Amino acid sequence: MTDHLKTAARICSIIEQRIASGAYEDGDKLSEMALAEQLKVSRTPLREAFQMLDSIGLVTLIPRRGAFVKRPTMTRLVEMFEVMAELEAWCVRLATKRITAAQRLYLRQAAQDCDAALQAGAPDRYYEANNRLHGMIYEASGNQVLAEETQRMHRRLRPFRRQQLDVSGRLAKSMKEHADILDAMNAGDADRAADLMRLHINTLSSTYDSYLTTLGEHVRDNA
Amino acid sequence: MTDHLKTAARICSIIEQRIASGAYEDGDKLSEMALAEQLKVSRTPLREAFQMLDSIGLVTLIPRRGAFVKRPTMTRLVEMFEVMAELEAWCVRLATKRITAAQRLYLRQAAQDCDAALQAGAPDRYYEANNRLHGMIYEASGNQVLAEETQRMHRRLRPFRRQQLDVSGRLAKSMKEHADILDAMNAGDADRAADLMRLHINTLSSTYDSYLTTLGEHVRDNA
DNA sequence: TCTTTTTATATTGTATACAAAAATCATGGA
DNA sequence: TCCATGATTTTTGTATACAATATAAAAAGA
Repeated sequence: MTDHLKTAARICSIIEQRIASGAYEDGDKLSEMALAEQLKVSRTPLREAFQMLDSIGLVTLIPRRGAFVKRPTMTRLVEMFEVMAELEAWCVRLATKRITAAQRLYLRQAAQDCDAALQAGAPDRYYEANNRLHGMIYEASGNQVLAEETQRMHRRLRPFRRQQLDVSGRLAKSMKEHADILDAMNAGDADRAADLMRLHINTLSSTYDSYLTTLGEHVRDNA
Repeated sequence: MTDHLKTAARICSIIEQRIASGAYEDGDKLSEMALAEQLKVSRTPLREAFQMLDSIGLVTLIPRRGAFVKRPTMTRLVEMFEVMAELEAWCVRLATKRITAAQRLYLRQAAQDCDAALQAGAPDRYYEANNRLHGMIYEASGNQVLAEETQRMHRRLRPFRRQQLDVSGRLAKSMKEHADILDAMNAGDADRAADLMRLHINTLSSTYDSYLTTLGEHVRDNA
C-alpha cells in the first residue's frame, strides 16, 4: 500500500458517507466478505473501519453477529448539535479569558482567510480556513482534553454536512457571526462570546435540515 | 475463545491499568510481538486493543512505527476532570427539567442502594450503585448523545480511580452530596443541582491526588 | 575516528487460513 | 400445515503468512 494514509480510515469515510447519504438504511447488516470484495481490501482493515464507525456511533458491533448500520435519526442529529453547541460555547468562553497573543493572531488570520475564500468563491479554502478558525478556538480554551473532545464531535458531524456552495448567503452570514464572536472575545466578554457561538452553531445546524427529507422521519417535539 | 466478552477489551483494560499504575512510562514503545506473546494472544486482537487505547488517548498510534504510551500528566488529568464536571453538571441541569417519573424512582433506588452498600461496608456494591446513579442522571438529561459522551468520559477516568475502601469518610461525604443533588433536582432548582454536581466531581477528583506521587511531576499553576 | 552508504534484521500493515459459533436449510414428527 | 430437531453452510474471531517499510548493523570512504 502506497496510501500512507491508512486504509481503514479511508474505508471508514466511504461507509460514513454511504450511511449519511442514505445508501445504507438503519439496521442494514454490513457483511465483511461482501464489503471486503467490493472495496478491494481484506477483512482486516475493514474490521478496523467497523470499529471506528462503532466508536462514532454509526454502526453497532454485536459480538459474533456482525456490524449493523445505526443511522442517526433527526432527533439524534439535533442532540449532536446541542452537544456541539455547548462544547464550542464552553471553548470560546474559556478562550476569551485564556487566549495567548500568538493564538489571537492565528485566529485573526483564519478569519481573514475565511473572508478571502468567500470573496474568491472558493468553498474548499473556506472549509479549511473555517476549520482552522474553530480549531484555534478549541485550542485557545487552554484545556487540551476539551479541545480534543470538541474536535471529535466536529468530526462526527462532518458526514452530515452539506458540502455545497453558498446557498442563500449562508456563508456570508457565518462570516458575520465569526466577526461578532471574535469581537466579543477581544472585548473580553466571555458570556456574550459563548452565546454568540451557540447561535452560530444553531445557524449551521439549520443547513442540515435536508437530512430530514432523506430520512423520511417526523421530528419529535422534543429537544 | 469462550470469553464471549471480547478479548480486545480485556487486553485494553490490562494495558490501561499498567499505564495508570506506572508500570509503563510515558513514551514507552508497545511491541506487538512481545506483548502478544506475554498476553498469550495473537497480534490481531492486540492491535484492536491498541486502537481502543488510542481512542481514549492512552497511546499514540504512529503509522508504520507502532504504539507508544501516552501517560496523562497531572495537568491532563485535571483537564479530564474539568470536562467531566462540566458534562455532568450539564446532564443534571437538563435532567432536573426533563426527568420522568420512572427515572426519578430509579434514581431514588440507586441512591438508596448506595446508602445500603455504604452501611454494609460493601465497596463493590457501592461502586455499582454509584455508577447506576450517575448513569441514570445522564439518561435523564434526555439527550442520548450527551449521555453517551459523559459515560465515555467516566469510562476514561476509571483506570485512574483509586479502587480503595472508604478512607476518611470520603464515601459518606459523597452520599451527602448525592442527597443534596437529588434534593435540588426534586426542588426543580437546575442551577443549584448543576453547581452541586460540579462540587461533587471536584471532591472526587481530590481522591486522585495519589496519582501525582506516582507521576513524579510538579503541578503547573494552570487550570 | 567519524560520516555516509549499503546490507541485513526486525516490525508493521495486509491478506489469508483455520476454528468456533451462528444462520440457514432440510428432514421428520405431530 | 406447522413446529422442532439436526445437518449443512456462512460468517465471525483469532492465528498465522507474506509483503513493504523502518530500524539496525556493517562496510566503505573521508
